[in-house]
Formats: sequence, structure tokens, C-alpha cells
Amino acid sequence: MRICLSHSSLKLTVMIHDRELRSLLHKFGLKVTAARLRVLGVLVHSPVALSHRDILEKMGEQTTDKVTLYRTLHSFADCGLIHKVATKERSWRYALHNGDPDTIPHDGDHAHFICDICERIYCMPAVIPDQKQQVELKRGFSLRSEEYRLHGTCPQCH
Amino acid sequence: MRICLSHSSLKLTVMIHDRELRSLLHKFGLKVTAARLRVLGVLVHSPVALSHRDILEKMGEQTTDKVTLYRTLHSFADCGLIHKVATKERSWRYALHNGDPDTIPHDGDHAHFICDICERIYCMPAVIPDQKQQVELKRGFSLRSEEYRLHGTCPQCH
DNA sequence: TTATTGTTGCAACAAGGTTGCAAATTGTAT
DNA sequence: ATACAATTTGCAACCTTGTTGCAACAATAA
Repeated sequence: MRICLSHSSLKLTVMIHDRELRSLLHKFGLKVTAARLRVLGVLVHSPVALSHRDILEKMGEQTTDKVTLYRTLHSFADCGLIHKVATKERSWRYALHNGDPDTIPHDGDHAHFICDICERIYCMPAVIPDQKQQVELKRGFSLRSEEYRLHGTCPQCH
Repeated sequence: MRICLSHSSLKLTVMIHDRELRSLLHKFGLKVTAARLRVLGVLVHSPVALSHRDILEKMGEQTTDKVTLYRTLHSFADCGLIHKVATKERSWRYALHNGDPDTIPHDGDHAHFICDICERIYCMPAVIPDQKQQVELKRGFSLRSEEYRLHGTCPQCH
């Protein structure tokens, strides 16, 4: 499944209301609760992956307990509504799967481009060489998955 | 410079004594202290990258204060004696640059193989395609560095 | 040998995250 | 609409990784 929520378009952003959020939760088999609606509301309006702290701050008045937020994010990630990306600052970033034409869905082999400046994480199409044969043959390593990370500056930060 | 300390050969391992460790510290412009000799002793005998906790445990009787260990590892990394690798468990792994014929020094493009079971991190020779051209041409991203990670099971855990 | 400078150990702290549990809320079956 | 079972929430306490400030101490250079 591929839910398309464009972040670049303000018009679309404004259109995301309670009804849409509820149906999104339903689609992923989650109970609709006040906290989940608020968290999802924040994620839906962000073009970049957010940290736990970012989300708490963006919730402002409507804030929740920090534990609730961690658990909410876990549920979202477990059912595939959002994805988690590890950062070198030993914390996680969370983002909705999005339909940005410049990125691809978060499955299959692809690269993550992590901007040094704004820390946005982009999923990029990439030709990743298959190392399985090479590595296994050489020393009995068996490969489960590959991750290719690119670090640099994104177009917005130039 | 390339310091060759084979981990696969017990004979060589046994040969690493106080004298060698001291000269290694000297070569990297570090003062020789008891704590540094002990930490270096542990790192020199490990074929895989170790966490702060691993090192403390391996030091056993000869243990140091945890802060001292953090600072020691920082000094080692700053001068290039060891390298740090980030893990998704929000902690660092530290390893000496080594001359193991099956791995390559930690500079230039290569891959990290991270074992799912024992979490050892291996530096692997790898043919990493240069994505710079492709990515920059396509959309104005500029690349600073690339990291290629392989996840799976290592020979020891089969 | 001494002066200078860098290193150690301790206590306290900070950020990110988890656990256990009682109270509140959701979805569902009636 | 009501009641019930199963989840979800919020709180307090806790854990892990890592850092800071500071006084005492040790390594090197003169």
C-alpha cells in the first residue's frame, strides 16, 4: 500500500483533517485515540523525519506524556505507518512514508541520503552492488540486508 | 602509516608486550600512562570492534574509572590510533586499525559488516559504486561521504 | 628535580529510552 | 444504549550511555 501525502503542497497540507487521520489509523489496524491523532497530525505535516523531542515540541499545548509518545511511535512503526531511522546522535527519527516524487518508498534496496545541515533523511534510488556472493564466498559471512548511506548537503540547504 | 597486528595468529598476539604498546602510543603522540597501556592491551587483542562496556569487562581486575575509559578512547580516536563506529543501539564500538589480511584499514571506501547475533563489526573490502555523479546530476545533492553497511551472520555465529 | 602540562578518579548530571502498574478509554457484542 | 474485554494512557521510578567540573596526581621536558 502506498499512502500519498504531499508535503510540498500547502494546499494539500491544509486539507489533512481529523477524518483523514482517523482513516489512516484504521487502514493500519490501529485504534483511534486522541494521542495518536495528535501525533499523526504532527508527522503528517512534517516534510522531514522528526525526533521524539521534535514531536513533543511541535505538539505544544496538545502535548502527551513522553512514554505515551514513545509507545505511539512504536505502534506506528510496527504496523508500517511510519519508519524509524537511526542517527549518529544515538536517537531515532520518525517519518511517515511519503509520496514525494523525488524519493522512493522505504522498502527494497535503496540508499538513505542524510543532510549534514538540516538532517533531513531522503530515500534515494541507488544502484547498490550485490555483495552477497563476494562476501559469502570469501569467508562464510551470510548477508541478510544491506544499507547504503550517503552524507552531504541537500538541495534545500545549498 | 599502517601498523600490522594480526589477530588471527596467537603467536603474534602473545608477542604484543608492554614495549610494543608503549611505542604505539609514542607513534601517535600520546603520553604513556598505565590506563592507556591497559586499554590498548585490550584493543590490540580483539579481532572485533568493542563497546565501552566490553572493554571495561575485558579489563577485569585492571579496570579503570568509566570516565577515564571514555576519555582514553576519545584520545585514541582523535589521533587516529583507533576508529569509532556508530551502532543502532545508540552506543559506539571502538577498534584498532588492523592488518588482518581479510579486512582493510579504516579509511577510503569500504563496507562495515555488522553481525546480527554477536554484533561484531568487521571492516570488509567492498566495491562501492561512486554515487556522487549520479546523485549530484539528478537533483543537486552534494555528497560528502558514503557508508555501506552489511547486516547478517558472521562465520563465528554460524 | 622541579615546573608544566596533561591525565585520572570521583560525584553529579544529562539525554534518550524502558518498565510496572493502576486508571481511563476504545471497539465490540449484546 | 450498556456493559465488557482488551488496549492505551499517565505517572513514577529506573536504566544506559555518555558528559562536565574539579581537585589530586603523574608524565615529560628543561
